[in-house]
Amino acid sequence: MQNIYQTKIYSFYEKNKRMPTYSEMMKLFDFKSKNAVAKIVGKMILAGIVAKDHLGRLIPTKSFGEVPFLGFVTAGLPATVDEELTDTMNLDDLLVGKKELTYMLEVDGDSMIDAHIEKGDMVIVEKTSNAKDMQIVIAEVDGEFTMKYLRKKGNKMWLEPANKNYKPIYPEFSLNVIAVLKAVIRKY
Amino acid sequence: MQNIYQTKIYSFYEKNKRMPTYSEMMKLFDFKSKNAVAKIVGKMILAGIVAKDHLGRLIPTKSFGEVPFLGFVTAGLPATVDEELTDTMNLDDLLVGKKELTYMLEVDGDSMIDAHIEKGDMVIVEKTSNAKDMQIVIAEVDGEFTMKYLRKKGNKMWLEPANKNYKPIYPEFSLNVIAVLKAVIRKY
DNA sequence: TTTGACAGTGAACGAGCGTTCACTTATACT
DNA sequence: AGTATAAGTGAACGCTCGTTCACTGTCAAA
Repeated sequence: MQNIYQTKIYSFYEKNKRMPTYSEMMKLFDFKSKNAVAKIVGKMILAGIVAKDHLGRLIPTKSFGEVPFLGFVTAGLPATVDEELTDTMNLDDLLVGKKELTYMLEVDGDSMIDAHIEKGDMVIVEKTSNAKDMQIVIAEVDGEFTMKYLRKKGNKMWLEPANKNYKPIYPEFSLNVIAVLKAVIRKY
Repeated sequence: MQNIYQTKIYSFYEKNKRMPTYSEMMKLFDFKSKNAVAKIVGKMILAGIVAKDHLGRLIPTKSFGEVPFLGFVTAGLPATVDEELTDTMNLDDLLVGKKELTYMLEVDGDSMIDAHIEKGDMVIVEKTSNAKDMQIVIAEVDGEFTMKYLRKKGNKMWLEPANKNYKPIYPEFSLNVIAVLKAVIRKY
């Protein structure tokens, strides 16, 4: 199985953030001729494991650096995942829209618990001052930052927590939307 | 500002999964000499925006392709993020431990709602047959797949939902742990 | 107006790239 | 044993790489 080659190339890419050259693969695979590498690479290209540039340089295919997506949890995990048939998802593409406006924050407090956002969760937010009614936003109210539901009615704007123990926040002086919530991440 | 060059290089990297060559940057930046590029790249290296290989090839620095991490939500977002001072997090590194054992599934049903895992959430799981008491697992009970809390007492094993409307599941014939939950992702 | 720094041009260079060809060694089938 | 197929070697080739040098134009400070 040439899968070991794929693994080695992948590790190299993870470490160096670029694909190896033929000479580097030669050392990586413990060959003494670049041609041996060329033949193996040729097969990997046919198998769709890697692809090539217009410069002849190796580039990762889509399924590289991604996580297999197996559908719904009730369907379970197949014994062996035949790589051809499964979808894959790139976490960056999945979670990051406009890269330069995207930030990550850690949630502190339980005011959004009824929206199933707990203390310790990571949130991915996108900087913007435009948000719709009922979107979860990071906002600055009278000088303080907080994450809440944004409420709009006419030209009135206020914030609502997702926790019955807290009350809505009506701004005294100012309410500025800083960012909108795009994703929540919880690690176990 | 040379930030526009950085943006163009970054876009190229996103699209091609490798850094551009000097000739490619020449076209990208609309120069007529590679030397013009070389001088700009030299400055970007000094600024720590990019780095170089032993081959002279460009490689992205750590802060490339990552999301700035700004601490807690109560601290808010600074007006301008000075890139030196903020941590960044790579989503892959953050969420994927053992790559070859990691899979993604979509949650269907509300049996884990009290653990704040909703229908439609994505879960990242790691294939293993070992799990501890109270870990959330994907398991196969009597031929069906499900996600629940794993309970262990002595040599007894059963599953518990995080929803009072459902009852614990005691296996009739078999209970096999397939994978353990590593992370939950919710998109908005 | 002179001067110095800076940004960009254009041509040249050696090095390493991916590719190719002829050849040798191993593996497997008859 | 004999033979075809695959796997690996080693040297050569042309091409593009990143680098370097001398040079031109531009702009601002003196």
